[in-house]
Amino acid sequence: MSGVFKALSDPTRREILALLRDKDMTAGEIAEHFDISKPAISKHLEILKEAELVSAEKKGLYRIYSINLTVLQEALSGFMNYFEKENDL
Amino acid sequence: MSGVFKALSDPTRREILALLRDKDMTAGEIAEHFDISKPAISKHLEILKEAELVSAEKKGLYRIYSINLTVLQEALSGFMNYFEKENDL
DNA sequence: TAACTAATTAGTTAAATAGTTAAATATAGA
DNA sequence: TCTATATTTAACTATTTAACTAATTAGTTA
Repeated sequence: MSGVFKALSDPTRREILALLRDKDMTAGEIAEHFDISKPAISKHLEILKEAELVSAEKKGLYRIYSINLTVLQEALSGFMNYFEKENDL
Repeated sequence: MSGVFKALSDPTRREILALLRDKDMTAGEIAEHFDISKPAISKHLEILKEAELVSAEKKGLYRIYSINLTVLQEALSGFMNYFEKENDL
């Protein structure tokens, strides 16, 4: 949970998730969308992976990244539910 | 939006929000729930205020903090909606 | 006004973060 | 096997963050 919010706190990482929403992409394809170095993107991807917001599949020379929509949605909706007015009052 | 996720990325700040979910509190009351200094709490409150997740009302010697549930819910549900499978596909 | 209290601001420090370049790893293909 | 390519890891740097203590601000009350 903490990992999810930490991961989402960076705009580059949120943008990576937005890219992956549309289609799975290799690390290189993702990096092309940004002005920062590939190693920097690689690190962002690792943080997203640790938060389980994305998964990576090795395919030959490439790593194909995909978003874990379920994890994202359940983490955020779980947190939000706690703040619904109806809860435990 | 960026401010909201930044604000939510710190566990102390999320816990402050959880406290304020139950009732409005003064800065001092909030601080009592934590093992860190009052100035540290004050700074966390400022960050939450900048993100508009809480508001403060001056009441005599005290500042009474309250959570802005609407801002929290709309920020998170707005973000989540973007990732709903049904969207723009 | 003086003394007291609640909270914030200022200044410092240590740790974490996000970026860089260079080197290492792993796979593909000639 | 050699070379090229995709990606990650390592080492380093600059910036930001979260904490602390001390000082300040603002309001209350004797």
